[in-house]
Amino acid sequence: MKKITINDVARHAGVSKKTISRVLNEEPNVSIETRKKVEESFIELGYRPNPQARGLASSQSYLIGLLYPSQSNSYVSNIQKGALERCRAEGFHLVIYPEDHENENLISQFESNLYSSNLDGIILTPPFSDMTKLLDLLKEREIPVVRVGALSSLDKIPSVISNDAEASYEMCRYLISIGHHKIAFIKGNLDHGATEQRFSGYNKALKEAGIPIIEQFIQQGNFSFESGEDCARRLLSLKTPPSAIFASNDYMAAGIVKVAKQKGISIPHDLTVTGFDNAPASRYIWPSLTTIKQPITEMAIEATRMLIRIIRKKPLDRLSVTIRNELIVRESSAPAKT
Amino acid sequence: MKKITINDVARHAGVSKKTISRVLNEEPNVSIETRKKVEESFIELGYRPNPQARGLASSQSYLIGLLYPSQSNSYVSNIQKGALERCRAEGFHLVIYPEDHENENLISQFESNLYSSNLDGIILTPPFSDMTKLLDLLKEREIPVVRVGALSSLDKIPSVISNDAEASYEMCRYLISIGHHKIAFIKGNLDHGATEQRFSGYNKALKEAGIPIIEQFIQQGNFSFESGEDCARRLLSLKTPPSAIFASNDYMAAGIVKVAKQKGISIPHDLTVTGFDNAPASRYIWPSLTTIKQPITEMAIEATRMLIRIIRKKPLDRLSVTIRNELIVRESSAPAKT
DNA sequence: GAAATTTATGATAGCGGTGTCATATCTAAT
DNA sequence: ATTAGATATGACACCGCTATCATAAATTTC
Repeated sequence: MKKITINDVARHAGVSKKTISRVLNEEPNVSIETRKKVEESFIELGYRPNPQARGLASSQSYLIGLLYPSQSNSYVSNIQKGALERCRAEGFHLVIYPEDHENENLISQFESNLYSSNLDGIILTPPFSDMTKLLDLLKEREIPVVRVGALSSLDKIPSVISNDAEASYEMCRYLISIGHHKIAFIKGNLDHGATEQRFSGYNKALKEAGIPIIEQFIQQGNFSFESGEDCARRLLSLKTPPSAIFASNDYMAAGIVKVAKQKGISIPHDLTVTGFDNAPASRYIWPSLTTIKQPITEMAIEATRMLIRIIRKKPLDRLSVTIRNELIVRESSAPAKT
Repeated sequence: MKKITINDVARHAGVSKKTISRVLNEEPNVSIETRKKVEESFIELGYRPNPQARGLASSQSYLIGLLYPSQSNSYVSNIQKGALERCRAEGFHLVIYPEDHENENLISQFESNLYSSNLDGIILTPPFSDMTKLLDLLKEREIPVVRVGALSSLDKIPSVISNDAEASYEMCRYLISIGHHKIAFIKGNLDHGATEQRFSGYNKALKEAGIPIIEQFIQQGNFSFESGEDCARRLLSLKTPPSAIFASNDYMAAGIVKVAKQKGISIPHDLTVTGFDNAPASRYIWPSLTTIKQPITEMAIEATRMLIRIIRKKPLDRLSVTIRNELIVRESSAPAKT
């Protein structure tokens, strides 16, 4: 099975290389009959254009990079799923770059990676979405970028976000609606954009309901299972413990569930625990967690769609797209005891 | 910042393009002084070779594909981690292909993907590692392949495996050693290679210990949380229920834990439950699971190392490499009640 | 119906490297 | 000293495609 090149097709269809190229790239100014003839030749010969050659001639690579934190989790796999779906549909390939976001040399290392791959565009996930140095680098290189889950909205850089503050607000409204007013909140890392937003929804909901915010009910975690355990120990040993604990991610919530059970506290009978993210573990623990499902895959699809439009130099409808979260009520929440 | 090409470097160093190319590719027959001079020019000019051009001229792409099942989990992210580590170190890029393994058109779809990307090589993960049609396709195309976690050992196709049967054996030995002899086993999907191996370890250990194998103690699951629940319900309603249940993955084990707790059965006091895989969820549930840690990342590193050797046409030390699993004892197992 | 556009097509020169082969220089062997 | 072989380097074609520009044919305009 020898390779079929554009010359073979040209000969077969009785036209010039350039016309083949025009059909390939959907350029205008090809008559309908010619186009048809060429497309038939494609099929008949089983022709596949060589991406290397196209890339060289057009200075494109048909490669899109995905930058994400290396201690990856279900968030990442959903992002990948969405990004790939679009890439595939549009004839691009996805190259993944898990990077340690605390790495001092990130920028320079990533820069050398950029060089060696000629990416057509890059998708940034948190916390990279908010790293200004990185954004500057990409701007300088004129590499198209789309940011996912970014905190700040930067001029001219397109982004896709979810409404975390609102979802957090909604979760608290739900808790209040089933009778809770002693609601604790566990924050995540402060350097993660979502932390602030999720907390703001909590604040808003409580204020609105006229519930005073008790300082001891606000605990600082770091998104890890262990930090959830620590916070739970502190919260559950208060003289007046909360009747509901809202952790800003599911892993911390799982830690709370564990500590509560160890203390013989029944969930949700004695204590309601809720999380955020709808991580796989939220289904696997018992009781399963009431949580917020982020439309991660959908966000990635949208981000990739936007990126490819930019690469193709087509206009974007909007510079920032928001995709809505969804409250999922499972077994870990119940009305407050009266 | 304009692009520096090989011609610029050639002029700067006062040698021909070809000599630059030689230095770039570490070819022999370049004098030490020349090499030094050229390397200095690289740095001074900030030269980066264009991968597209290299690819076109040498019919390489510096791209490695990773094929894995699309309902991805922690297994996949560990595989990615390992594969990437090696790719990066060797100047390759990783392109990911999550595919539905039950898709009828997998082969033809994947084939068209192959065409459009010119991969230098491919890493196959289960259950793709054992799909003969796929292997045939890749063989026909003469694309280097390494299989991870393959069941059958095929001639000439290199593979990296873990000793699942042994690990399963070891787990059972551990259970027996702490006094269990009513040990149930939950199988996974039959089409997944590991299923059989994990079961064989169970068989061997019990036989060796002179424990009769009770048919009802062998349950058929499908690696899902829900199937674990189902199997648990059946097992725990037997007249003489098992004192230990060994599920062949952690998700099923989590399902068992849930059902047991719902029935008021205390783990590990009344029932020991163990899993396989060391999935993240195995740490997040309570009690945390005794399980088998697979050296997944290490397997991927080794697989990628082998693949790159093949691509570079360097000889392989061994055609099949085995990396050992490890038993991790956590909270879900305890001595049998006497 | 002539001039001005628009549309369709091809010839040719790269894109930035590598492969092949020729040539020049150096070392080892006779 | 002479020759054979190894080592170092360069000239140039070529990888498979796209960009530019020229040209021919079809259409519109006045």
